[in-house]
Amino acid sequence: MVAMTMTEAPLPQLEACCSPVTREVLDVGAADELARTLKALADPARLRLLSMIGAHEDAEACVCDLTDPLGLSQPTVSHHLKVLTEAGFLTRSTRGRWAYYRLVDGALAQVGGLLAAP
Amino acid sequence: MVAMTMTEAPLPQLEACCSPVTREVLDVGAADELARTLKALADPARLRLLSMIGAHEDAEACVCDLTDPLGLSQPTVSHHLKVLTEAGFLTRSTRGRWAYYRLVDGALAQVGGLLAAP
DNA sequence: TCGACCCATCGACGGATGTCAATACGAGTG
DNA sequence: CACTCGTATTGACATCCGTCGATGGGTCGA
Repeated sequence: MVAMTMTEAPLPQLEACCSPVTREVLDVGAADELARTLKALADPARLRLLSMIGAHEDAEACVCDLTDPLGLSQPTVSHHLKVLTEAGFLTRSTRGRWAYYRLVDGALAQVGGLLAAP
Repeated sequence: MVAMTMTEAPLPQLEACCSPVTREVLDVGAADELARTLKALADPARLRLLSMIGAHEDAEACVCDLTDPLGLSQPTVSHHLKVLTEAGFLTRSTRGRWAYYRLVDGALAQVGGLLAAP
């Protein structure tokens, strides 16, 4: 880990494919990684989860805050949060009986930057 | 709609959700539209197709140019091109026996901008 | 007109995915 | 220690999705 504290890529899997989609032909590996990341975003429930967490107090929320507004069962919400966490968009931390999820700074922006090529 | 000829949104379905994901909570309709658009991108074959078309001569390519480099059957390539076209990322035009696909200017950038919120 | 070529559609198949009820797990609380 | 509470995991189910072979529909050249 380097001493670059500020602007490190939050999604290290995508480091290999830092050239935007339309700059040069994506090789199979880069396309697969980017597709895997986009698949994590390509679900309305998960998009709303990211949005709700970002709009929450301190950009942090526990599962119980999200289940009712989302209108899905608690296991389903836990499943979606796990997918987003494994994709690098959320971090999970437990305090007491609660599990708090927080947005990873810059993760969404990194993916957006890969699509919005100059 | 104003007389802004240059920078019109290429994906009109996403106009309703022009506020980035993390600005305020996405309503169900906006989340569904954005998820549908992202689903079209969340496939390695389709990402490579976009990349290959963008890197091609005149940013335009026919199916026969894409089938072999992609390593998929012709019907599968046609299917992916249709998905991308219906999502607003490609346009299709036929000349003679060939069907030419072209990138829609700014479509990828618009989606990227929705994710990379300021 | 006939055949060759390019492409789209159809039908089918296997695998991935979103969802829930039931259950298990761990941390506070009495 | 039981008991409750918040969460994760499991198992099952229906549905969607990517892929291919076969087929159909235009278009050009011989």
